[in-house]
Amino acid sequence: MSGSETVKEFQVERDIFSDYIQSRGLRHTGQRDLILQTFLSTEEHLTSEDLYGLVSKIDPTLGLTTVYRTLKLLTEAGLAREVRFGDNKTYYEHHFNHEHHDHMICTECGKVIEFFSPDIEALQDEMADKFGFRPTHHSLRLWGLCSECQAGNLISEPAAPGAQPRVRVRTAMH
Amino acid sequence: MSGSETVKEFQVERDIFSDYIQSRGLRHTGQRDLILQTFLSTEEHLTSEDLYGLVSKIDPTLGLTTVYRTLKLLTEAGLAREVRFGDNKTYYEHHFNHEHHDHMICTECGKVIEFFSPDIEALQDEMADKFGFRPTHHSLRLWGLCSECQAGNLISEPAAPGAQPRVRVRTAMH
DNA sequence: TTGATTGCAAAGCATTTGCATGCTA
DNA sequence: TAGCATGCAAATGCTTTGCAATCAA
Repeated sequence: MSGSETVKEFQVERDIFSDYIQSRGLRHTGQRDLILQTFLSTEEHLTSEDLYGLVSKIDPTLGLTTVYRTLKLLTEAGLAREVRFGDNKTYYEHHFNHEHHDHMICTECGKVIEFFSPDIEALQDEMADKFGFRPTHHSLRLWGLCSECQAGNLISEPAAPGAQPRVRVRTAMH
Repeated sequence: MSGSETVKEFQVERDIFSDYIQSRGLRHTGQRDLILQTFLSTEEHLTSEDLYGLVSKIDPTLGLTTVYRTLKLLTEAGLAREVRFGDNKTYYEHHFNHEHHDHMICTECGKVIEFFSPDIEALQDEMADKFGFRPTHHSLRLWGLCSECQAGNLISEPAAPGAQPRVRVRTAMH
């Protein structure tokens, strides 16, 4: 939007990260900046390994360990959220300024559909209330077949787990 | 109930396992029997390691690997269900003749509350429908503080993860 | 200067696999 | 007897940790 060549994108997120770093007495580094930028530049669900693949193209000296540590940091800062889809890997998605949502995971092609239902949320709170339970966060996941895979079900053979790219389907929510 | 000394308990489950074994061309073994019996004799959420600890007391020669393999088998046979509570371990719970339910996990004491809401289930199906998604199974977990830990929150120090026994709270459902 | 950060290698941890031996059908 | 099951050890895959060198404040 601005004509400046300076990277101005994700300024809000960068400020949040900056504040978090200062509040904890930590330090700004080029690696952390690059990892944050790269993380914010994609809308995919990424593992540390995935993100490492991306940042490596820009800075090949950056280590996988640093990505692990920084994604943890981003999560603590409220910028990222950990998600698991059942393949024993930790994925990260944007958290700041992203509405809470749940996931449907296609067990055939690996596609992930994000959805949100205020009614379900309300009922969850209601249930928690019944048990005097005060929820801090939750996770709802549905596994099954997406519409495409239901259609092609008789023809296609099952994909090897992880062989397909994990597609993030953005949807009109609510 | 019967006066016989013979183990007659869990006969239905044993038959199911037996049928499953035969249908797949597998074999009955003392190890599998013992593991099934022991699994059914407790109402806890158990890891393979946990169950290994229990069966070892009866048959110290039985290997951890066999427990892993047998719990997988029981899951395929529909007698067990895998659950995860966020500590990167796979827990198993009874599945046959146990109604589907979801979990609230206390992040302070590790207590697990089982609950079921037909309304939530219905809304989930409704959401899935909207996306042409055909769900096969799902998982809903709420993390937070149970009523006891809310009360004692100011006094008690956080328990070391895994230090507390994982309590299974049975509740009136619906 | 001081202590946080990094990257590498090694360790951890839950789980799986290879393989020789044992046992069920 | 054939081949499934077992148990051990080793391998795996993801993630964390120890540590010496580096770098931000």
